[in-house]
Parts: sequence; structure tokens; C-alpha cells
Amino acid sequence: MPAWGRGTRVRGTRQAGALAAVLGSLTGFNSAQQIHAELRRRGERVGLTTVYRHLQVLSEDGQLDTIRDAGGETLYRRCRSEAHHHHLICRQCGTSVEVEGRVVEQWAEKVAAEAGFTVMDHTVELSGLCSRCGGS
Amino acid sequence: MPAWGRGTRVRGTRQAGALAAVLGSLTGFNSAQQIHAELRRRGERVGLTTVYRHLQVLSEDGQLDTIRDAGGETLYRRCRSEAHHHHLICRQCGTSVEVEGRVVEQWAEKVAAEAGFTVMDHTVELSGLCSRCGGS
DNA sequence: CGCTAAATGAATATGATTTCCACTATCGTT
DNA sequence: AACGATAGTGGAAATCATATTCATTTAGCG
Repeated sequence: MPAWGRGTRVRGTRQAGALAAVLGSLTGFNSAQQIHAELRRRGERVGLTTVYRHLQVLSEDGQLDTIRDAGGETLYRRCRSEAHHHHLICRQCGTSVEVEGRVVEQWAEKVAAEAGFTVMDHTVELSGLCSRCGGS
Repeated sequence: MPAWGRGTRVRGTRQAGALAAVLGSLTGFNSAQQIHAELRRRGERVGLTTVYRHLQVLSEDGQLDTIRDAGGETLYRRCRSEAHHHHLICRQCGTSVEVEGRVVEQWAEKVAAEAGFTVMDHTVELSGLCSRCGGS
């Protein structure tokens, strides 16, 4: 059973490949629309619908990190690490750093336990200005 | 200069009052649409546009907590505490608890400093099942 | 009371994401 | 290599939350 395994039969299509290539070369977080634009820029002919579909599947599979920008738009990026992690993003230039947050996880568990909750998920996003943009 | 101060002259309108009343009586987080619906249910005649406008202003003023549900929709609730805090929300019944997260803040600052970032904001949302719903 | 800027809200616009559905392409099987 | 079942594709149209427009109404100062 391959990593992307089980019933989810996935065919190797031109579009899936092109998308994977783009995701592999982009560094920061990008919206579906931006990714679609990049695809066109490269001369690839892929429908916006298809881009959305793939991004959705990939993120469900845990192959993409997703966050929401201030406007509620969903941004995607290929995961660098397998392990659970959070993000630190520069508001100015979009640079992002993955940070592991064992501390946060532990805190979350403790807080949940105290409130009688069973934590199943948590979101932690940090944003600010990176050293380059923060010269104020 | 009042707390909500400066140039932002705010008139005491029927709509503003009705909205405040509803926000005061609702316990959990609600979307603009739900709040609007509740207003109508009470026989108040307030336009959806007005609801959105007020919610936006109130949250900018720090009088409302806002979070985004899984679908990207914005939910609002009147703050209980003045201090900065985070939320623990039950996925099943929507019950939410405010939790203070000094630990998280400190962690955030440390992580940011290490990456050369100046943290200006952070989002932390915890979700799971409360004791009542978690009987599994 | 009279006035004027602020507030309102119906209608319309926006913009991301989803759904529809007819058409196409992949790949296991002959 | 051709075949065919079926997953994949993508343009158009639908959704849906939220923003904007603008003519009309209203709060509250003088």
C-alpha cells in the first residue's frame, strides 16, 4: 500500500504532475488562484476547478499545510516536515517558518483536561514582521 | 476620551441597541447571519448590512471575540474578559470556554525572537469535545 | 424645531470556492 | 495495440458570505 494508499485510486495525470511541480517550487503560502496563475505562467493548461480539487485532496492527505489569511482566503504550501507543526508568517513579505510547538501541545492538553474537554484539534498561527521587513 | 473614543462618533440607534441586546443574551459564537436571524426572531427590524457593519466595528474595538469556523465563516461573541485570551470550543454543541494563555504568549515570543521576528499577532483556537458531548 | 452628518438597508456587486455535467484520458484487461 | 469502464477534467453557472452603493431616514446638537 503506497503512502497515498487505499481505495483512493489516483491516476497520474498531466495536471496532477504540473501542480506537484509548482507546489514543489513555490516557497511560501499561496492561494489556489495564485497557484493557478503560476501554472498558466508556465504554460500549463490546468483548470481552476482542477487546482481546487487537487489542493483539497492533498491537504486532506496531509501533504499540504493550509492556513487562512486575514481575508479568509485559504493558502497552501507543501509540508516540509512530517511532524505536526505551526507557522510563523511575515505579514509584509509572506516569508514563513515552520516551528514545532511541543509546548503549545502540552498546554493545550492541560487546558482541555481542566475543562473536561477532549482536544481533537488546534490551530496556532503566529504573524509579525521578519527581520528583513521589521526595520520599522 | 471614552473607551471607544476618538473621532468615531457613535449614535445611539435602535439597531445598535437591539444588536447589543442580542449579543448580550447569546452564549456561544454566532455568525453574522445567525445574529441577524435572531434579531428578526425577536421582531427587530435590522438590515443584514447593518449587522455586518456593527459586528465589524465592535470587533475592531475589541468588544467582540471573533473566530473562523471550519468553513471560513466568521463567528462573533461578546468578550467576557478584557484580557487577551483564547478559545476552547466544542465541535458538537458549540459550547466555548475562554482560556488565558500566558504560556502560549511566552512561547510565541520566544519562538519569534529566535527567528528574528517581531510578533504582532497570534491566533490560537482549540477545538474538541466537551465533557457532555465526549461520551463517545 | 431645524439642520446636517451619521446611520440605515435594499439592491447590487464581489470574489472565493463548489457544483454540474458533458467530454476526455488513464490504465487494467483482452 | 485496441477497448472500455471509470476517474479526471474544466468551462459555465451556482453558492454564499461579505462589501459597496446610494437614496432615504434619523439622532441629537444648537
